[in-house]
Amino acid sequence: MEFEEAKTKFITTWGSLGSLWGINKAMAQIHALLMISPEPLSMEEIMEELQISRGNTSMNLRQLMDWGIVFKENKMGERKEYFTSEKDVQELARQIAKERSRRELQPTIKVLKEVSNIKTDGSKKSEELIKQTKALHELASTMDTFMNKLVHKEQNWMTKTLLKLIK
Amino acid sequence: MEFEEAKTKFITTWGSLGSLWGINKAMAQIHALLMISPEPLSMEEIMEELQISRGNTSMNLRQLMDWGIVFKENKMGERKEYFTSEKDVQELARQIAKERSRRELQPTIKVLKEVSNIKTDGSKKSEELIKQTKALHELASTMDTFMNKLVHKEQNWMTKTLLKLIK
DNA sequence: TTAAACTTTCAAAAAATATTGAAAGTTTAT
DNA sequence: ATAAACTTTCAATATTTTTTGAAAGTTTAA
Repeated sequence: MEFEEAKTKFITTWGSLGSLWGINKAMAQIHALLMISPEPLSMEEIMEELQISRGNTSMNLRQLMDWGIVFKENKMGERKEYFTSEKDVQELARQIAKERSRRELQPTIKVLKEVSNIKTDGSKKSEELIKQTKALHELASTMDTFMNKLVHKEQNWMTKTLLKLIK
Repeated sequence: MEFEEAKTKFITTWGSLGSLWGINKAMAQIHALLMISPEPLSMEEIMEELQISRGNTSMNLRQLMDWGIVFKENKMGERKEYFTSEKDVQELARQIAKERSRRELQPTIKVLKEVSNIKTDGSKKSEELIKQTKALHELASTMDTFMNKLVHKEQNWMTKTLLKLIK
């Protein structure tokens, strides 16, 4: 496999992986492209490379910036805006963990807490609802705490810890 | 909040959470319903409760069984099939970790390995592609190993370990 | 202030995904 | 063998999500 094929394969794979965890294909592909680009890219270059429209590029770049994994960069003396991604994969993982906790886990935990706190009417059904949502609440909270620890630890903590665990 | 409201809220929330990580709404709602149902439910009952068609119910139940988190159950002397979910949340988490590893992580790892093994043509671009995909490969492998450990450990290991870690 | 160079927005179109429902399939009882 | 009771399949339809592209917006330079 030579460079162009490998590049395409990486971008394509990353793109479809993305759609599996809730970010769309274009967004994941833009991220993949920036991830392996040694230099910042302009909107024009991204559109060209991925064959997507200007509007699409603009909106998805914005979302990637909201996720905190892509940044604007200005080249001296140039009007055009350039974009780079977070290149450190540890930092990338940390940022994703942080955002997913905020967007998905925390709202779910809130609902589980509310639901599990209803008072039982004594029926088997309501007992089961309470029991199961309590258990899910506990599980989700544990995971959230874990992810938040990830976010705040120093460089490399994750790999070290995970490797230690699996021994 | 009383029982019916709580139940609806739980099913709805679980449904939209599901769609955020790649399983569809109906599938997640069926799972939620079974999760809090003290008794196994028939297809008829599921259709009725969630207001979805027979075909939809049938297909999604099958998928849930493929994920290993819903089971068929036969009541003595009854022709109809009944369904229950895995009720133990630890086991649920374990099963989901296992399936996600198999379906998403492992194929991605395979591609990352291939791509990161191309030989450089000396250009900055190909150096960067190799460097970044190697780093992602390492990260993804670490996570996969971690998830696989989860899957094979005894009851409760996850919570204990995570709690220990975050101290 | 004007205009060129660029980016963003958003309604419409396209594409992808989920859902329906009726026909086909299966199993069990008689 | 037949029919009743059930489940599965799948082409058609509906819904949701993504993408487009042109108009509106913004910034900079002269």
